[in-house]
Amino acid sequence: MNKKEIILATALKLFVENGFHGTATAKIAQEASVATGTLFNYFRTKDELIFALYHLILKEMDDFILERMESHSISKESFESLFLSTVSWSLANPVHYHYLQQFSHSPYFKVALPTIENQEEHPLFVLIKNGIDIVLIKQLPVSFIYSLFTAQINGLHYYIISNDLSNEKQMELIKEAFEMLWKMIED
Amino acid sequence: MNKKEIILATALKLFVENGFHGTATAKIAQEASVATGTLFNYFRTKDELIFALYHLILKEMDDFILERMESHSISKESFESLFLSTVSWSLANPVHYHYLQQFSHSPYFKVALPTIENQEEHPLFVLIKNGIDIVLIKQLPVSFIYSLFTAQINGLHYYIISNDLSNEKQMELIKEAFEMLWKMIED
DNA sequence: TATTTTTGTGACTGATTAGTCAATCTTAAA
DNA sequence: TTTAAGATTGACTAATCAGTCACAAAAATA
Repeated sequence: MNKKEIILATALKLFVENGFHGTATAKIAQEASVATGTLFNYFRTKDELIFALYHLILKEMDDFILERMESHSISKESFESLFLSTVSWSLANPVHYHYLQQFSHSPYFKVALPTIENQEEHPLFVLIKNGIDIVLIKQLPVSFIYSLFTAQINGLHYYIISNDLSNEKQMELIKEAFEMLWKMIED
Repeated sequence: MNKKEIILATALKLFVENGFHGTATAKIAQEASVATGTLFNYFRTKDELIFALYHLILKEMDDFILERMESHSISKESFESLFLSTVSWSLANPVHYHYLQQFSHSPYFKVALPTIENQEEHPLFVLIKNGIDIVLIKQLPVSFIYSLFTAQINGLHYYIISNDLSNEKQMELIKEAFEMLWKMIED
């Protein structure tokens, strides 16, 4: 890890622990074992660091999901695979996932909106669009189904991290949650 | 509205607009047309104001939902009525609803957890528990169904406020969303 | 090796903040 | 009207913070 990555990782941890404004830049630098000046060499302002971290994590998540999308067919199995990848990532990276939530419920979000890559290019969004076109999915607005799909992942994630279950129980529940979601959105 | 209520209403608006730490107590006092000292007469610290606002809004929402729960039967209609009340409240009070989200994704939340009234006493939680007992609802953990139910409301709320629909379209969608949710959780 | 470029440093500053408190105003009881 | 209790005020303070900058170290180039 180079200094920039160390700063990002430290900032992530502290922002989730203490909030954006509850975390001083000097504190990030100290925990990352660099000078405050170094932090400002890599990020012109604290806000730039906050936004960079958001976009970095979004990209990490999307890359993980894209990597695991073997099939490009439009089928229940594709949806399930995408669902499983996303939940797996969220559970393997709970702090990252929490940061995304924290950011998107903060006032920074509306500022970031214009720079966020078009939702319409997201793999899940495209898959849903195609699913609706071939009448596999209910004939409703794509972004509505998209909202419910991601909401289901949020609900499932929140339940699992709030209750410590065995790995088998966890996997069963994830599969069950997908079947429920599918019953909800299939045509 | 007395001074305390004006302070709370002003704080709500500013916290949602600028975040907790992005809002100075002096700014709240100024916009509420009171002296900074007055704010601290009603709330010992800024944090106390933040927590008080959270609990106040939670209570307002719960009161609204309880008022509109005419039937006490355990039926699909009861679930629908509860679903509709909650969504109606969230759409009628988007800033309040946003504050709840912002708070519960902030570091304040874990501090507040012990003082939050037991989730198990929430009307929705009780209804789900009873629904599972009489095998109207899938035989799964109550708090799991609860998580998915509230997540569905989040997803629906988010979609509606992001897309301005006519009142009829809105109502249609809410009804549709409930039917989908029901298909998902019914036994 | 000598020179230039890049990277890193941390003491410093001007601005901002939460919270205080002695003085003033308002209200209502005596 | 007088008095007392409570409510309100806003100038003030000690602390904290984001961001700067002159300098130094390290790395790359000649």
